[in-house]
Amino acid sequence: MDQKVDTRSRILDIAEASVLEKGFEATSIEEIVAGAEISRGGFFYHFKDKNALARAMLERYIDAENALYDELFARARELNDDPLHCMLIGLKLLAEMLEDMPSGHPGCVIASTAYQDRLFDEGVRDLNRQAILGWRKRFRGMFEEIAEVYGVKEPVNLDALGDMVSGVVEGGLVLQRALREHNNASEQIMLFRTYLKLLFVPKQT
Amino acid sequence: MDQKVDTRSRILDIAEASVLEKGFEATSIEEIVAGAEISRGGFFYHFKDKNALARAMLERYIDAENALYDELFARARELNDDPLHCMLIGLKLLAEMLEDMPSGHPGCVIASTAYQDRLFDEGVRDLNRQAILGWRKRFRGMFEEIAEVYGVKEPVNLDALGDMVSGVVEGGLVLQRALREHNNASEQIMLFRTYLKLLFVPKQT
DNA sequence: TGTACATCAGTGAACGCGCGTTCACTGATGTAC
DNA sequence: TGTACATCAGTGAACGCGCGTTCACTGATGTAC
Repeated sequence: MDQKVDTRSRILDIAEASVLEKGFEATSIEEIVAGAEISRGGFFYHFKDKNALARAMLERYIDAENALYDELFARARELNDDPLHCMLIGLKLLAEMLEDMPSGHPGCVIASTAYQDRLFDEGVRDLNRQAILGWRKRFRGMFEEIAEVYGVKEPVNLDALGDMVSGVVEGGLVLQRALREHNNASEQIMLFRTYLKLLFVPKQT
Repeated sequence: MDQKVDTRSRILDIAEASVLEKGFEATSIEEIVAGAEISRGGFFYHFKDKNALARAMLERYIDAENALYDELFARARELNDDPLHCMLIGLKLLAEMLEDMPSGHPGCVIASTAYQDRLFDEGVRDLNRQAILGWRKRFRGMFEEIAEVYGVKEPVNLDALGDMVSGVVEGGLVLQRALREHNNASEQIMLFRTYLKLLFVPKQT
């Protein structure tokens, strides 16, 4: 049982790293089993085919990302009860986490999948969609809380603003990969944070 | 001569569309030549190997994107001489252009390449890097002009702000692809525009 | 405590298919004299 | 105006290699009686 979990997540680790560097099609089962030190047959014991690998990889990534956001913003809420400050602290924690990764964040499995989606079945594509919709809902909810306490200096669509959190992260990771730099994503998050500080102003009652 | 140019760009058109949907590795020469109605040998008359196709595709994409930005912001400058308003108009034109694409912008070749960069040689990767650095320089220059005339409400790094234009576009396109919606990129650009309106304020002398 | 059987987590050889690439050839157009 | 040769823009058959997948088998561990 312990070995099973171990092998399975070793496969997923290796696959994820390779997919982010070369794409899904170019990630061969041969190289995965070589890295995980199992035989070809061993791979197919854990995943019925390559598409099942893609789905498992995405599911794991989305779960991890959601758990991270949960944790980050729960800590932020502990530090400050005001919804705007909670948001700002959470974003700062996210930026710091990205910056502290020794060789930079390797990129987002969702973006990679989105740019190769014809390779996958409808289920995988929907997983991707639901993940982004989930983040929209999460951040939209937080912005609604903020808007109850603060005024808005310019009218904005809160769904779009919620998407902007994901968009800024995704965009930052693309820049980071293309530029071969390490801190673009955290820098972009910090700029977005400044945006929020300018956008939301104390309500005058 | 005319036929040559025609076949070559037909190949590039088909390759680009396929790369954005499936990635570079999954784009086969077989399907390209079927689409372009030539034989396998005909492909290799135009490109010495598949890497040469990748490079030509990227070069063409970057040139087109630069030409588009040139044109958009030249028109914006015609409409308003003030550097901030020129920026705001240019971004609006960009957002409108993205929105007017009948089936949505298909995505960015640079992002796709960035997420598969181990497939390419150093030259291709550098092309990608230089393109983004070029946009950083372009937009940073525009923001410097703005900062000469306007004050800045919160301190920001102008390089990072320049990158944010590319980042917001890239991020918006990832959202758009993952969500299978059409207007996320233009929406994100409009939000960024609001950011700039809040950030730059008339200087009090 | 011993025996029989089932399940788990693989091994490793074999398969056929599709891929990128090469190459000898071709017919149309362009150029030199 | 006619002839010889060169270049352009391909054709289409052939190549070998690596890919995803299947399958018969195996040895270790778990469960029932």
